[in-house]
Amino acid sequence: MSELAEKPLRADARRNREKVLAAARAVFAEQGVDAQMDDVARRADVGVGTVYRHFPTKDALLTALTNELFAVVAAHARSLLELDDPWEAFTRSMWFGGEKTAGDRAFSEILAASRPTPSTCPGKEDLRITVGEMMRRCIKAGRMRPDAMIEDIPLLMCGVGSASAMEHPRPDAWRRHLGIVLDGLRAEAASGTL
Amino acid sequence: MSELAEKPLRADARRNREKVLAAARAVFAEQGVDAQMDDVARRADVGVGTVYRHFPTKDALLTALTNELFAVVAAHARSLLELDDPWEAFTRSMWFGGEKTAGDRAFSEILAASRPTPSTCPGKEDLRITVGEMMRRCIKAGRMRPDAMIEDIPLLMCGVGSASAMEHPRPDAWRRHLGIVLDGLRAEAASGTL
Amino acid sequence: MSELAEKPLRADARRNREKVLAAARAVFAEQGVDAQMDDVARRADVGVGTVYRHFPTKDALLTALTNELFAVVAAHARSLLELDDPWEAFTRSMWFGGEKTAGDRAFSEILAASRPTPSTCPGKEDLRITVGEMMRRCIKAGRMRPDAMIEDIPLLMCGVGSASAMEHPRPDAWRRHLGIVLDGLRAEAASGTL
Amino acid sequence: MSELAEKPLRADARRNREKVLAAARAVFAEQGVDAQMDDVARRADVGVGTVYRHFPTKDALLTALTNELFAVVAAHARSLLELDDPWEAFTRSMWFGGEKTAGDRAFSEILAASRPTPSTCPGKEDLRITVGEMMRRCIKAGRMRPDAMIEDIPLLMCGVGSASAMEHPRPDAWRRHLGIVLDGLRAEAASGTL
DNA sequence: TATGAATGAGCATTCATTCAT
DNA sequence: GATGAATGAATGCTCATTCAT
Repeated sequence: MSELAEKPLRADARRNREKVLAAARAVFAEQGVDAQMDDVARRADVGVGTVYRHFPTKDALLTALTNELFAVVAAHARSLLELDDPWEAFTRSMWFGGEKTAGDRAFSEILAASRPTPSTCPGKEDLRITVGEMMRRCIKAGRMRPDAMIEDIPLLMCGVGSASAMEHPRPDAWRRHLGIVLDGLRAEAASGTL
Repeated sequence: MSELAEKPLRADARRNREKVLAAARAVFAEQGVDAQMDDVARRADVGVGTVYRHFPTKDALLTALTNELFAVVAAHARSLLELDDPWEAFTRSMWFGGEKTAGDRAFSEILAASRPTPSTCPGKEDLRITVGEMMRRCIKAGRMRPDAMIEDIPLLMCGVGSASAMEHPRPDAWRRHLGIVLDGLRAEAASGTL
Repeated sequence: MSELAEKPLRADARRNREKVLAAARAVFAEQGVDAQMDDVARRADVGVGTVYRHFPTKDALLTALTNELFAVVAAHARSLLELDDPWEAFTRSMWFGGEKTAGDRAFSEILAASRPTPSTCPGKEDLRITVGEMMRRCIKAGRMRPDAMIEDIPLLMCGVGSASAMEHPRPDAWRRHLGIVLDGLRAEAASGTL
Repeated sequence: MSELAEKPLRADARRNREKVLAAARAVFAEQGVDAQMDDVARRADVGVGTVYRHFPTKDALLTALTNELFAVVAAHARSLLELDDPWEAFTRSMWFGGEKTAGDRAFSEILAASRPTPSTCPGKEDLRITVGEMMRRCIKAGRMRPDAMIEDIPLLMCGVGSASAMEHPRPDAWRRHLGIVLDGLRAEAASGTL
């Protein structure tokens, strides 16, 4: 509930942490997970050592970034849970997620590869629960195909992530993709059982 | 039918080439494009030099693998072009493609990243043309939403590629994904214009 | 006098840079241009990474070494330009150059191979100009054969470079070589036109 | 006197040996000692295996080439030993050697590096003896500076070898070089003792 | 505490040499 | 004997991480 053992962190340290995070966000979004730590440091205008002071490994930094993104999307979704129309809540959550995901190369790569999926990601778990609830309501309301599962969502989002890396005549390729996918999830769309 | 100018290649060389390709297929499918050439060699039970004799660079090997996969899928699709039912042809092509794609990490990564897409890949171009034609027929026949584009397909397949890398309660997660996507492409599914 | 835009470089970094340069000088002088970067690092008692931090490629390191040598010789020659006796100036420049060149395998190899001669070497150009001027003065003063050209000098120095690599009863073989060559350049020596 | 234990070698084998030698001569002359055995084989239009059948190692092939060149020059020199004018004999030997050396990158590199000089090279020894005798006669006749030594000759020839690799306004740079050097060896040229 | 220089395991690629066909 | 495919040690270079200043 409160920042338990989280040491306060001096003002300048916190500022540096933010600079690093912002830089990392930009660099990894542009270049993908293979971007170098040195590039992050350069972008943040700090030494690599500072990056490592705040994030012990490249992986930790990437995880922080991922967590953050999930948390933002999860928070947004949670706020939509109050809407009366479950389908509206679900789709708006998805569109918001798409907006955040599109064009973030690193996030897309991580999303597409989430191998052992260290569920140590609170935001992801939160999002999973929230969107899962939305889907349940949608299905109950007959707005979503009953065989849809929360686990299908990450797969559906993969295309969104890759969209910006691809050649596509339309600049907002990901919106087309998400549109098709959402239509495929409607109750009326089901042509059979998955 | 006959490989025109392609020098015959000694029997043992061809065998080794196949061993290398098979090993590469397995290794890259499992570990993604970051797998090492040494691993490919080890898996093929040959020296690295042999791998390099057949494929001048890692990139060339990956390209060969990719081309091959596209070629197989394209050939299959082309044979389905004769079906009377265009939707049947289209969906069967997609299912076949999914079958070949699912679980191939490297292919998925390449698919998802196809940055400048060097159209130097004949199979890909072929597939693009063939499936494009199928889509045109589907739309004409009122079976597919008229706003669908061939460029949407790669995005839709991204999820298929990543499926096996993900945690999913169902082992055939990619089939669920493809099912949803195909339903979203039906003419009846369109809830608006993309 | 002051290195204009050259960032100051931390004290330890400069020290290491010098260690690397010194080690490289020694290693390449001994083993020629085929010496390994690892050997340079080992000799400098640093990691390879450090060598690469200061010199992005092996070629850059070799170039730095070569530039440096040319610069030293050029500077020396330039200071001799003030001498009244042009032949004295010329020969002393040559002897100094020989002193620096003799026994440096890598330098000799580079000297002997200077294929496309990227004149991107300021010291070399400087030396060329300075010695060229000396030769002009020598010829004008009737001390050097009038058909001598500055372009002949590198050829004449090739033997100096290789001398130490050769078996020769006299340890200072290169001095004998240079002595003969300089005598051949005297005005009185010309037995005909080149 | 006769080819002692040298097995006769089948006609086609001998022909192949010659093809290999000719190809090696061309390839190494052009590209230097770093040329690849595969290139030699390709140029000779045989498999690498054939190259290795005739010459067990790259080094052996290079040695054969070098021996051959030395032998040719030595034979020519020996024939000139009969001339009455020793200086004429000496200089003509040198010019002939220059002619053979100029433009042969590999030979030049070997000449310039002859590190441990495996005197296992009969032609070289022969040349050494022959030219040494010529020099002795020249000195006795007062035509050559008395402090010249046979060991000085290889050094003097280094420049000839490198000449063609260099940028020089005159295409026959090596002739200029040799001219200067020979003038430096004349008795009259000696400005002091080496 | 911040900095950025140093580290070195890791990896793609080359090429002399061997050996099965 | 000839062939050229196979071998694998060797080598230049990268980049996540550590640590002296």
